[in-house]
Amino acid sequence: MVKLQSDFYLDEDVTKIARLLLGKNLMVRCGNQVSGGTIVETEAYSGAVDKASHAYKNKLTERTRIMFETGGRAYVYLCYGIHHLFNVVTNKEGFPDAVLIRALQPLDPPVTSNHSYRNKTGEQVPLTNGPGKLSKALGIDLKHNGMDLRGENIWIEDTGHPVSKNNIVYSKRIGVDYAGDDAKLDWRFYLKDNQWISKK
DNA sequence: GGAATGATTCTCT
DNA sequence: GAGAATCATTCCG
Repeated sequence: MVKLQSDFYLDEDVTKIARLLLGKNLMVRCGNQVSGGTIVETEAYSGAVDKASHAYKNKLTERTRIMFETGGRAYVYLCYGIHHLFNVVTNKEGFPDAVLIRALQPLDPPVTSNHSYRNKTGEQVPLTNGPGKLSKALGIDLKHNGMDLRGENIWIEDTGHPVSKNNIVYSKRIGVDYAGDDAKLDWRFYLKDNQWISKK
């Protein structure tokens, strides 16, 4: 496995990176334990032109500052006072783009037992099929905000198995209906027929 | 300092 | 399908 290098994150087309992240592995170290999964669902947010983005119109605040930095870092924030949402910062310094990771597929064999479990009927129940849930499963919280994705605590690695274009589904983003016309953009990407995506 | 709010999820109907 | 939980961040005064 090879960690993704900085060139990957610097592309100016955030939707392209959102598509390329599908099939890659997101890994998090918690103490001596490493957990993670394969990315199967993402959403793109482009600050300068996207009403749904926290950095819309290049709005620079204490929180969004991390999005303006050079691609390749983690942007984590608390939503609804309950859920931590994990994003990958992309593009060059000064361009506030990010990709929200919405769902992971547990590794096989699983590296930890936190990502899914089998209920009494033997059915596999995922704990990583949603942006809030996967952060909880991996132990991601505000302390990861701003971390370099090539470090030892959190990183993304190439599995060597690129996803073919035919297996990527495009759709409207979720939970951003307030963003007017930008809510209609097909900036959500997920793997076709994958059972681990968040919904719909 | 204080009020408003959301890139969600769970529970109950 | 509707409503609650719950708090860091933002905006206003």
